[in-house]
Amino acid sequence: MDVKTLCLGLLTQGAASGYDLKKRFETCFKSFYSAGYGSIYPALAYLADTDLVTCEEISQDGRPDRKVYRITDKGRDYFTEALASHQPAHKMRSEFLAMIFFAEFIPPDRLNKLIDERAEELQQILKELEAMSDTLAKHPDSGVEFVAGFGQTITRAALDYMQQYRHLLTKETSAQRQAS
Amino acid sequence: MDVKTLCLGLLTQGAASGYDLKKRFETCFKSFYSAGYGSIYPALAYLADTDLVTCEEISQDGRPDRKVYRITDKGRDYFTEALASHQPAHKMRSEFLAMIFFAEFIPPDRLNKLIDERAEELQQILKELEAMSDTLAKHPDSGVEFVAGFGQTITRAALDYMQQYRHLLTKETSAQRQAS
DNA sequence: CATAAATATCTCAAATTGATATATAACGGG
DNA sequence: CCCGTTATATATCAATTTGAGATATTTATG
Repeated sequence: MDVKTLCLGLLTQGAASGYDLKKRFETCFKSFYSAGYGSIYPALAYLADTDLVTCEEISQDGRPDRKVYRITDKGRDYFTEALASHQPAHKMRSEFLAMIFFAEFIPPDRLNKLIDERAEELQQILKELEAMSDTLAKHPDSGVEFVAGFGQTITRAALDYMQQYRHLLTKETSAQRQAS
Repeated sequence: MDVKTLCLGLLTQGAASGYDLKKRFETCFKSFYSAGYGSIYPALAYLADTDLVTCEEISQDGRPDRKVYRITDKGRDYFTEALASHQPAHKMRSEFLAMIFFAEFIPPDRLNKLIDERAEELQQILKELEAMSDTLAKHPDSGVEFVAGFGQTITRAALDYMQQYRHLLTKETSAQRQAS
């Protein structure tokens, strides 16, 4: 499931420009899949090349042309087939956890700041996921519902854990006591 | 926190070859940060170039030379400084959740298989994290402890959620009933 | 009235992935 | 004893992705 395929997937929800698609990534996939313009625009160019989407250029005065992409029947087939056959990978890169792993090299103040900042990020994500669940009352969709609930559960678990166990990190070690 | 910096970090735990380092990534950072040879070997070459590590080539009969890397004082300083100043990013790419998001395009059998397989992966990760916690009894380290506990908490939350709410996905929708 | 944010596309160097190539030893099953 | 698999060990490379920046205008906001 590369950015190409997911652009196709998001286009099943309706025609969109690259700019729009970026926003859909941010609202729908926030918390578990990110994509920047650097991958979205080349993806759309490729999809148009291979007739999985069509591109309608709408000229606007002043700004660059707005290019609206629409999924084709071939594209829909391709997407369904991708969902049916692709083996999903799970990749994560948490620099936060990587740094905390080396907590013994980090002064307590800095550790507290790192945790507080990460907690704030998670609170933000939680808020957005809750907003997503609210929207669903009007447009029910089991997949979206499951994913939004999943995100909320995980995020709450992360927040709880951090608050409950942060003291583990800032308790002075014998090494740190000697240094001070 | 790129692979370069984390190689340096792992080398604070003792000298290692690229091959060893890969295994350390897999045991220590499993579940939250992965790195392949394709990034580790270039990283080590760069670190050696900039005197953050030294490289000792140990010739072995038959196999290629084993190159053992050791962190230098300069490297240790660089790493501590990186931990002190770097803003940690959190990136995740869950193709699993991305696919589930589009559950309405996926037949129930396939959905069940996807969930079962993901659950198995999570069980496996959980087992490894628990093994990590056990090891800690002998070599206590607050950072490692926190991270291992964090992973366990999140993983259990994910597994629980999946089992509790998977029925949301495989309940037939009106669209699917019509198709059959 | 200035200035920040939103709209909109695109490029590019750098980092990373994932697969592959190379070569040997060790281990277990048939 | 042979065969396949796993472990040891390094390295390269195309494809993908990131993250930042270039460009240019309109629309809010203070």
